[in-house]
Amino acid sequence: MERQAGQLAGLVEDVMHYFGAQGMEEECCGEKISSGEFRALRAALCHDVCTMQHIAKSAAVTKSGATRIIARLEDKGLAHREQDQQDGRVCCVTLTEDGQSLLHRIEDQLKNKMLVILAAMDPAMRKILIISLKSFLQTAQDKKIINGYNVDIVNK
Amino acid sequence: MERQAGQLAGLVEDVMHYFGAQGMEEECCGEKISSGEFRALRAALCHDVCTMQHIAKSAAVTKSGATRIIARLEDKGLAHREQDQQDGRVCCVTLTEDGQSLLHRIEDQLKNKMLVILAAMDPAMRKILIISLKSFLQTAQDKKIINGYNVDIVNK
DNA sequence: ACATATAGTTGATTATGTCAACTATATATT
DNA sequence: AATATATAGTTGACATAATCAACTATATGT
Repeated sequence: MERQAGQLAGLVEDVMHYFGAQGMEEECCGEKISSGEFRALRAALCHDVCTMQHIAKSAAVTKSGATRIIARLEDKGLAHREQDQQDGRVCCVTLTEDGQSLLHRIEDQLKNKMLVILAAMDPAMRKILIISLKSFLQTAQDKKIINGYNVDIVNK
Repeated sequence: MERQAGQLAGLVEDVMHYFGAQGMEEECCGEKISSGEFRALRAALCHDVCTMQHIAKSAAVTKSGATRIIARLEDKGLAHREQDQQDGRVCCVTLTEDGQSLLHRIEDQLKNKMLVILAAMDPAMRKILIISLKSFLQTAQDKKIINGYNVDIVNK
């Protein structure tokens, strides 16, 4: 299993390499948003009620970083911020129409990229790829929670 | 397959989320190098003869960005730059002892993280995860070359 | 020998994030 | 009810890392 871990680490690095630094960024760039902004958009769409804390965690920035990101998205007309009804301290982030359609456009690009790759793969391989990746991510998520990784993000 | 592509796109985004934005960066930080510098280190180790162009492409920055990155790595004593023998214009980047051991330390951290996750997975699932991921990346790489994606990076 | 292409560097600037101090709201304690 | 404390988010000053455009230096085609 030691060897498997080494292999997997390399594979994950490669995934980040192909679809992270080079892939994603280039896809996004046509749309003129940064990767932090992209992650924030994604977070705002995923979470039903999306606070600044959620943004900060999803984009892996401090809460002040989250403030800047959302401020930029608001300037670009992609997101919107309003005070929570229940708790006046928290601030709910929602996407505008433009924000939603932009996010979908970017995600479609990634999806199309996947489609090209999947089409060149064996059908059985496609199936186990998705099953095993799902299982992997599920386990990773569980482990993170178990390890108490999901601490609140504060200023250091 | 359309649906599979959508699922896969989401899964890949999640991988980048867990091991990219939040995971990797935090691992690196203890070692005080940026993610661009990390990618440059990796590129320098992978490529047998690593030019600034390779660095730029691997780190997804412009060539001037690559210059800055390598300058920083040289200052930190992690990399070394010298003129190519065959072509005086090109500049070969190599890692110092320190650079190599740092890169290995970081990669070990990722490996250990994988070990924790793998340990919690079913052995059969572990196996197909690695097999299918390998196949996926291999196909992705082939497709990129076919699509002529590996263009030279210039200043826009 | 001269024009053009390619590899890399540099000065000025921009983009994105951090830190620490702050405001505002909520919750607990007496 | 008054006060202390915790929590959510914002802001000013600053750091870092990247870009762009202009540059130097070497190589290649005619």
